Amino acid sequence: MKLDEAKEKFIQAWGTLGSSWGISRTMAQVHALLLISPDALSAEEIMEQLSISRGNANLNVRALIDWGLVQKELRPGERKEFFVAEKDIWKVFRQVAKERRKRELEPMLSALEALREVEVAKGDRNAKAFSDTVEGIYKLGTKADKTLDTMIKADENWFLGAIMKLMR
Amino acid sequence: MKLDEAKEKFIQAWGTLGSSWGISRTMAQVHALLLISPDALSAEEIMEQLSISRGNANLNVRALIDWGLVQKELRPGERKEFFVAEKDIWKVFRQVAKERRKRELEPMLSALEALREVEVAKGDRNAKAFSDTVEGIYKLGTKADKTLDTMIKADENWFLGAIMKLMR
DNA sequence: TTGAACTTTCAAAACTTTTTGAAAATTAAT
DNA sequence: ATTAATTTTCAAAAAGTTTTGAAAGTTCAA
Repeated sequence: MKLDEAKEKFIQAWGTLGSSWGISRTMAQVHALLLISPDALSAEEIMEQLSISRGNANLNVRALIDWGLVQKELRPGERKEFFVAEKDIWKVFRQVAKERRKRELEPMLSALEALREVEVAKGDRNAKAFSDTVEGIYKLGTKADKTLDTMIKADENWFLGAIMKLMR
Repeated sequence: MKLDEAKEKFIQAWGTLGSSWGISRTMAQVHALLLISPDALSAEEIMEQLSISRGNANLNVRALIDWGLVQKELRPGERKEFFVAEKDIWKVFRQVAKERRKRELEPMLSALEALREVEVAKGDRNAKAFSDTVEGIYKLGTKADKTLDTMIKADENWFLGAIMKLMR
């Protein structure tokens, strides 16, 4: 397979994966493009390679920066901004875990805390089922939260080791 | 807090979480409703409680069945079908992991396999960066695949134990 | 300052996904 | 076989999301 064809396919695949994980297709494609670029790219280059508009490129690059997956690179004497992605895929994974934990898991846990305090008239089947479900999710969520915390803080080798253990 | 208010909030929260994970809001809400119902519900009851149309209820219930999260329940002498969700949240989690692995991870790995075979002219920076990225993702993906496989097959206690270890 | 080189914004357009509801299909009892 | 209860389908409508591109804003070198 030729490199250009392979690049194209990789960008498509990453975009598809992104959209089934609640990330916009284009954002994932910009990420893919930066992941396989040895050098930082300018807005122009991103627009051109993905055939997207300036506004769109700008929006998605900023979202990636916001997720901590991409950084601006300024070159002395150049007005233009260049963008470069974190290439270490384990770091990328950890960073995504960190952000999702903050954005989704923690708010969910706060919401559940409140719901645990619902008044339960004894003998009410509905209230019992409700409490049990909320409690179960809360417990699982709390465990996931602690696990992620440990994982995010750990350095790569620790994490690799833990995964190895998990795999028996 | 009153039970009805709490139910409402739970359904909303589950719907929101679902949509940031690529699951449609309504599908997650139907799931939430069934999770907190001690008894199986009919299509009518789902429509009514969530204020959605018959077609919509049918579509989403079937999607949940397809994901292995909900089952039909037939009552002798009743024409109507009733639906009941798996309540054990650990089982739910494992089932979702299983399905996503099949639907997303495996296809991604197949795609990457093909991309690993790209011809690399030596000394080509671009080709090098491409291969390194694909290789890195492929390795991580393979590890995740094995880990999920172990986890899915394991029984609840094994998994709890492993998570505990992970948490130090 | 000025103005050229760029980045950011945002309202409107395009596209995608979800929802509706009525018609068609299915089912089971009579 | 007929009917009435129920589920399923699907085309059209509504809602939601993403993209565009031109205008506004910013920055910096001269």
